Amino acid sequence: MKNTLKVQRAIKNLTQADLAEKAGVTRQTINSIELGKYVPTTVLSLKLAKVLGKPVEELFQLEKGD
Amino acid sequence: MKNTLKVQRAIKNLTQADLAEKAGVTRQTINSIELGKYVPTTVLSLKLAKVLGKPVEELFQLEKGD
DNA sequence: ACAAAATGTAAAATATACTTTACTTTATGT
DNA sequence: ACATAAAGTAAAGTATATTTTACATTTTGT
Repeated sequence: MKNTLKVQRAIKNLTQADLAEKAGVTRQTINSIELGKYVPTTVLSLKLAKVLGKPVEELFQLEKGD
Repeated sequence: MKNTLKVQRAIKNLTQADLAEKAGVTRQTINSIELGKYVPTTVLSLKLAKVLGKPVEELFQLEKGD
């Protein structure tokens, strides 16, 4: 799964730590998701969508292997 | 987290088994998610959104405790 | 009422999300 | 160049998603 978190953070001028705090998770969790190390739960992606003001589909996109 | 899977299935006239097959998971997984027993990964909610033709936000909604 | 389909439930096993702590590397501002 | 902030990495531990198998209950059609 691809993600656009880095871009969305840049648009809102948020660091990983900022986003983590707003979403209620640790900085490492945001870092790992952003780097594609693992897939967030739907609760977390909904929270990220809320914080970043974009639909889940704009933050995360399925790839061939998914 | 709330979900509208049962309604969306009804709209598309799909059984839990049908939806499971189309999303590439087991029937129990769909059943458990539908009953709120657990939260799907974002990959799965994106797949369900795709199959059901609705955005993730329309299938799943955050609640107070989330 | 009966048969069949659909849904609910459960336990054990496996995979993976997330936290915590802590350290390293890279970017940014002055 | 230097200091500081930001981002990357990693290992151990905990929580939870998902599968498999199997059975019980409920719903639906005739």
